Amino acid sequence: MAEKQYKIGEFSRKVNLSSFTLRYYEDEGLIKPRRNQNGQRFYGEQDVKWLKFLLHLKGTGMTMAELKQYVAWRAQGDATIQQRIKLLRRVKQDAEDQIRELENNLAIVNHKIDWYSGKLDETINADEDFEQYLKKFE
Amino acid sequence: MAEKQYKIGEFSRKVNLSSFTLRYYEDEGLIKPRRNQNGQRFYGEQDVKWLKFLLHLKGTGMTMAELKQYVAWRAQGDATIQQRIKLLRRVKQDAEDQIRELENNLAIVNHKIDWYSGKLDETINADEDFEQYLKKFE
DNA sequence: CTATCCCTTCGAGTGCACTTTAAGTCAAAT
DNA sequence: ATTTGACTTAAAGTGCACTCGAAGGGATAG
Repeated sequence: MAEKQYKIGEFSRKVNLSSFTLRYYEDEGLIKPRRNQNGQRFYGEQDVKWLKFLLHLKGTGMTMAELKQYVAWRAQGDATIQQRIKLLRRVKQDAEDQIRELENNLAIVNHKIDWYSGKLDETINADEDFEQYLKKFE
Repeated sequence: MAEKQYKIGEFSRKVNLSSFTLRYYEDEGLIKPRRNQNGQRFYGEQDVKWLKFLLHLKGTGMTMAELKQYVAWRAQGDATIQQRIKLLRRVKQDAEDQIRELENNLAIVNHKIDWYSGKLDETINADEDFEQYLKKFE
């Protein structure tokens, strides 16, 4: 039993990207679906996995240019593994920084919500401003 | 002793935004510096705090439109606190989702780095693909 | 005095990652 | 048979958040 093949429409629903975007990614060299005798694209399970991996990379903030670089290195074989590791380490660092910053920003938002809540139920003095309130947590 | 006042150039260095951006934010209604008798903008410590708070909100992913809405509500006084809380809760939720997604993506990147490293030092079988490798962590 | 900064309006330009259109042909599903 | 979906190329459009430029004039620091 051969593996499931998807045409672009079905595949686009599966990976939650428009057909436009899939063709765009293909133009950019990120994916290479097979074609049938009529030139229609067919995607298999490998393409699903590969695309999902790309989307994970993308989701860390990697740009198109970096993804293309990564793909180019991959196509060159094992000789470029060091470069790929180096790029991924940068991506890792970057993602960690983003997480830290988000957590930082989130903490402020949480304090602000608490402060507003306190104002509403009057457990916070009407005169105490957010700055003063924040000092309690330093 | 009066508090320190900044002209736009000094302020822009302090908050790490260009003068262009500061004027743009002002046009959008996000900040309202005082002016001296010649029309030059002066920013004080309050402006530093307010802008930093805005940047925290911004850093969670809030758009300009949302920031403007928030500022508009703030200008309307305490009657809009409920709306502001509601917006901030959405922002909070959003930031939490972003963090989770980043962590998720990061985990994949980390596995990939480990897998490449394993390939390089030959602790991973040359034939074992990333998919198989990942299964070990399920 | 002179270099540097700041002011205004406002429209145009930038960068990124899509997103859509056009025009015409061909394939596949019901 | 008919609707729906797929194919091509090349170019233009979108949305967001800036970012910059022109033109002309006033302010301030060294």
